[in-house]
Amino acid sequence: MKTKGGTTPNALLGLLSLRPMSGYDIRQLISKSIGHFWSESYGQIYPGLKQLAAEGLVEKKTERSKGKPDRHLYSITPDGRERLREWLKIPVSEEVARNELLLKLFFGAHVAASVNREHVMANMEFHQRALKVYAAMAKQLRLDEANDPQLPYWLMTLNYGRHYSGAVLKWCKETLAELDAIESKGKRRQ
Amino acid sequence: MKTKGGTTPNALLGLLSLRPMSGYDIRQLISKSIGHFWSESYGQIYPGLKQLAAEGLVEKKTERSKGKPDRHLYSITPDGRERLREWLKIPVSEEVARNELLLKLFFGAHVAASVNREHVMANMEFHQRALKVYAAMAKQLRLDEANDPQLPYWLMTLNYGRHYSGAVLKWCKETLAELDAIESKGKRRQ
DNA sequence: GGGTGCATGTAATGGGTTACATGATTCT
DNA sequence: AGAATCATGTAACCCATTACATGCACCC
Repeated sequence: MKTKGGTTPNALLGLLSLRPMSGYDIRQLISKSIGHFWSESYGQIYPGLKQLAAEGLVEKKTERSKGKPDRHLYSITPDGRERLREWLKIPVSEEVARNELLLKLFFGAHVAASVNREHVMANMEFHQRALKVYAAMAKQLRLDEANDPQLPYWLMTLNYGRHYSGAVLKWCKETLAELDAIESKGKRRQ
Repeated sequence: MKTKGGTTPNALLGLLSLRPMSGYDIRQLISKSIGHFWSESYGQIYPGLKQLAAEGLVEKKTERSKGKPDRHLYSITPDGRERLREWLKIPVSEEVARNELLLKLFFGAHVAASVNREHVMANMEFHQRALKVYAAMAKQLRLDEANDPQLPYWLMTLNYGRHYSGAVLKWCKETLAELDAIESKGKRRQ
């Protein structure tokens, strides 16, 4: 039973299950919805849509408009919905985490503590911003999509971000304190 | 000012800064040290070492032994150490998170709540195991490497795992409760 | 005039895993 | 007898980003 990878086409099907869209629309929507845990570039999206159309999982309609380039609107077919449901049932494949911050920190003793502190601070700021974004998104969603049956699921992904960024923030603070301690120890010895 | 990627060779340099090793050794060590936030396959390691040797950042010595294949021992050179330090100073490049669990959950309304619960439970078990591993590793490290000046840095990376997995666990529990609520709501309507 | 947004797509390139190929030793 | 471990390496393949190519409209 091979899963054959191919998460991208399934992600595209998922997004098109919300409403018909062009490749361009999809890119825009990603950054406003699943952008904090998923991304797709045009180099994946356009060929992906073509492939899905060839398999009959989406339907393409061309909208002509003066001035602007043609819009290629894709909508999901019943077969596409079925394929999406099948994929949703497959167990999540465990992904290998790759965290460059931790990699650098693991070898951090080779450089001054201040260097490591910079890295950690940058991370801290990133997650502080993220927390604000999640809060704003959750508020907006609850207003705009109050009646959508999918709302609870969307909020779950935001809640994940909240927990995750919160935990990293806490770790950052602990780590900064630890780095300070290392630095003052180093100074005392000089 | 281009960073030109290439995290793999730097990771290799970092590991070789601990002690001289063969490609095989490196793979083994990774799973016992940085395995929970970094991974390299042989297909990366062997060509990577070759490349580093060509640049004079590591030195290769061949150890012959009967029966077993030759061991190619690599040790880091002073140039290699300098290169490593340089890399450690470069700001961490923000990585695009890709979380398949969240992607599936985002579209979770298309399938039964029980399907999503399965995914979340699998994740929960993963992080429960992870927490135990981190605790064991921290204990072991404190015993074995009590005098190593790098110990605090190694513990920081473990502490990250502790915070991270702890947060995800908490989220899993909340999410499972939410999914149960969704399911019983669905049943009530039937 | 120049930047930004709309809109599509391809090609080059990079990064990484998996499968393959080889072969002896040691453990079960 | 067969599996696992030791040990090295290459080739094929997949996945993904970036750069390139095109071109109009609108705003400053």
